[in-house]
This record gives sequence, C-alpha cells and structure tokens, in this order.
Amino acid sequence: MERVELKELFAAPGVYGQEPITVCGWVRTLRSGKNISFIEINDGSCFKNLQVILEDGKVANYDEIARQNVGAALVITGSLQLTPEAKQPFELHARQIAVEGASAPDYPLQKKRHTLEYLRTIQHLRPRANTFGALFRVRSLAAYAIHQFFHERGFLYVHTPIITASDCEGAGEMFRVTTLDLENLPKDQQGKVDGSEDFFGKPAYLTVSGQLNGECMALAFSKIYTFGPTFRAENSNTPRHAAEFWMIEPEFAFADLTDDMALAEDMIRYVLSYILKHCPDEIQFFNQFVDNTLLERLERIVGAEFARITYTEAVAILEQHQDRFTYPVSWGADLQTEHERYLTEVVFEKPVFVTDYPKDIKAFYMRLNDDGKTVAAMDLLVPGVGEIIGGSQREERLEVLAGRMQELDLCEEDYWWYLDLRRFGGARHAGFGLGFERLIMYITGMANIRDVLPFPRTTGTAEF
RNA sequence: UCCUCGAUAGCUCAACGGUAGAGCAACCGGCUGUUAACCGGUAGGUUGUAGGUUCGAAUCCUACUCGGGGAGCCA
Repeated sequence: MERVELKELFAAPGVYGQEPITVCGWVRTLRSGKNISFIEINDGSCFKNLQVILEDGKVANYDEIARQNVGAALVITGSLQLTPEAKQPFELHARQIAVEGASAPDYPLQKKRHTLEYLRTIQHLRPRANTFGALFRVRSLAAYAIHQFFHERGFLYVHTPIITASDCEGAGEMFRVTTLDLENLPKDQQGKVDGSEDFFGKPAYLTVSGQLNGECMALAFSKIYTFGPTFRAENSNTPRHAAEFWMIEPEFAFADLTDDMALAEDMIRYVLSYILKHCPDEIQFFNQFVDNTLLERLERIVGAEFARITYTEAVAILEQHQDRFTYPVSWGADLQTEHERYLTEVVFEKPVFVTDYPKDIKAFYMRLNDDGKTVAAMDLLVPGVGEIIGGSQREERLEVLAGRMQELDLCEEDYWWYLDLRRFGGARHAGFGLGFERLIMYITGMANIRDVLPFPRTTGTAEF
C-alpha cells in the first residue's frame, strides 16, 4: 500500500498539493456531529496527530465512521489542506475511509490523562498513549545515537554471551538457567543437585555483566563496546531497578581512568545533543507534563563540564553537612543514596564523577592506586536518578590482581582465562557500564524504570 | 527483604461511625469548522480479600493481596 507517514507529512506538508494521499493510524479522539466530524489519528511515526475532516456526502460511509470508538485503526485517503490560521498547521479532507480494525466503547485508554500506575496495568496498550509514544521514540533514537557515537570513534560492537557458566561475577544474584527436570533433580553423592548433568555440564546463569568477556575483546581490538540485556535476580523494589535491563559496556585498551571518564562524558553529551536535535516535540512534551525543569537542565549539561571529585574529597565535603543526613559519613564506608544525591543535586547541581573509592568497597578487578588504599574506580552520579554509570581502570598487573583475589577468597582456577589476559600482552585498560534505562530516565525526566521499559520485569511482575 | 503511605463506579477522586457522591468515559438525544468540543438525559458499586469490634463499618482493629514512596543492593 502506498502510504504517507505522519512524520513525512509534518516534515513537508506543502509538497502534496491537492493529490490524494493515504494515511493510516489509530483514532486518538473523535468529535462527531450530524454533518461534519473531526478525527485525530496518530500512526506512531511522530508525536503529532493528524486532524481528519469528515463531511457527510463527501465520504460514502459517513455514519459508520462517525460511530467509531477511540482506538480504532483506520486507512484514510483524502487531500491535504494547509490551515495556517488554525490550531493545526494542516488537515486531511477525507474522501475514503476504511475501518481496518474497529475498537470498542471499553477501550481502556481514554482521551484524558491517566496515571502512570494505571497505564502500567495496560502495558499492551500504553504504547499508544502520548507519554509512551514519546518515550519509546526517544529510547529508540538514544540507542541509535549510542551505536553511532561508538562507531564514529572506531569502537567494535561486540556481542557477549547472555548465558554464562561463571557464577562468580560478583555483581549480584543471578538467574539460574537449566534444562534439568525440576520435579526430579539429579543428585550427587552428597545429596546436592548434580550440575554436571545439566545442559552445559555445569551450573549456568543469565549474565549480570559482559565485562570480563569484553576485556578479552578489548585486548584484541583495542576499543570495543557491548549493548545488550542484563539480568539481576536481586529482590530490589525501587523505581531504579529492574530484573532485566539493557547495559552499554565499553572497554578500551591503552587507557586509564581519566580516559574512561572522558569517554563517558563525551558519550552522555553526544546522546543528549542527539535527542535534543531529533526529538524536540518529545522533549517539549516531557518538559511540559513530566518535569518542567527538564529542557533547561539538558541544555545546560550539553554545554557544561561534568564535575570530578575523589571519594576522599567527597567525604570531606559531606562531613561538613553531617546534620543533613540520616546516615553518618565516614571514610571507608560506602556513600549512601542521600549522600550521592546531595553531591549531585545540591553541591554541584550537575553530573559528577566520584573517583578513587576505598578498595574494600569495590570489586576485585579494579586497579589498585599507588596509595595502596584506593582503587581507580568511578561512579557517575546525575541529579534525579543517582548512579548512572559505574566503571574503573582494570587491574592489569598479574601479581596485584592475584593478590586481591586471594584477599577476597576468590578461586584463581575459576578465572584462569581472565588471568591469562594479564600473562599474554596485558595492557592498561578501562571501561564502564551504563544503565540504558537510567539514561532514558535522565533524558526524559521519567521517575520510574517501569515506565522506560516497554514490558518491565521486576520482582513479582512479568505479566506482559 | 525492611520502613511507610494507600486501595471507593471503566478512569481520577469525595464522603472520615449513621441512606455511597462528583467530574471524565460509556449509552440515548441535540447541536457545532470542532480541537481535553459543547448542551440535556440514562445507566453504572458485595467500598481490594478474609475475619473482628459495634445497634450500625467505606470509615475503627487484625491478617493477607496488590500498588506508590523511602532504605539496602546496584546500572
């Protein structure tokens, strides 16, 4: 079918003249009268609706169309007419309308504002709501912008495995993957479940990070990134955690923590600029209905340096404001959410990298600093969302890495290939993990991760 | 998992120990170059579930379920 999408129409309404065109879409609202009716349709290609004019006598099935319910799918042929005086820049005068799929009076999306909580109960239909239309267009373009950013800089896009047999990645609870008969599990001599009978000959899990595999690839291609689904079986019940989410993990060789932060900052700024440029209607909408400081904030960030502060400096600042916190601040303890928020929302009022954390509160693979007490780690905190990136320079010195693993009681045999990387041409390298949903929350102002995933998986919920 | 708040018509809410209401949506009718259209009318409820207190419970108490917010864990 020769069809014009609304996006094309709004991009250049003047080019169609009086020639009949065909548009498709779903009814957003319908104002019907005896002789004339107004239908607004949306086809998902852009934020704006198209107003269709329907006059009795000019279309054969006037009564049938005027009776349609919100949500119906229509195919409309007519001619475009510019209406510079009116609320909408142009409208379509229908000559022919076919009902592709009728809706019903109990269509759950009414033409009024719904709460986000209610919309979560109709995830199969909420993509047709303004908010979610805007959101998933932004999400799609942000993903595209990320790929473009890395490709422009020569990073190789790598697909790391989703199933992993390493149960010691240490980033949280993992989902078990098995083909064993759960009603009749094979047991070993101690009476424990015999993993050697399982599909991979050992216990397997869904990945919590592609980093270790990413490091292997970075030490061959110099610059790589991954962008894929990630799974955490944590019983987290917050607006910022999902059991299944998407993560971007660049990893690059001959790079240190400073390079790592520069890359992260460039990337965030690139994506923000891209969205501001390509989704003005969407951002305008979020600014108006979700968070009216959004636009100003995004524009300011595109033009301003992110702040950088060491953990030790951060603790010193926070200690001066102890009275504002429920939890005490002290060197050696991890920063609480309230401390992080204070830093990024009150002290700096913009994104801030906190670096060089005490080694005891960070992962074993992070590079030990010369002070012997801290590691070359960085977290990027942003106002409203909190931690959006966690990264580090990796420990490339075999003896230091092995020493750290011993301290933490990690079994070297489980990491034999990871340690091999340090034996055969190991190089300085660094990387980070960006939570894609958290980035989308930051860009759109949406406050709950359940509203930036099309079909969110969280503790106790996987309905759609 | 812990703390806290909540659950009343399809949706958003009111009624706060004494006959469950409104706006929007729906349905019927009218009207209109309308634009969250408008005007008139109709219908719509075992007040989340199960117990308890009371002459009487949407309202007070207990448990459970679901949802919001906060904390922990993190991206």
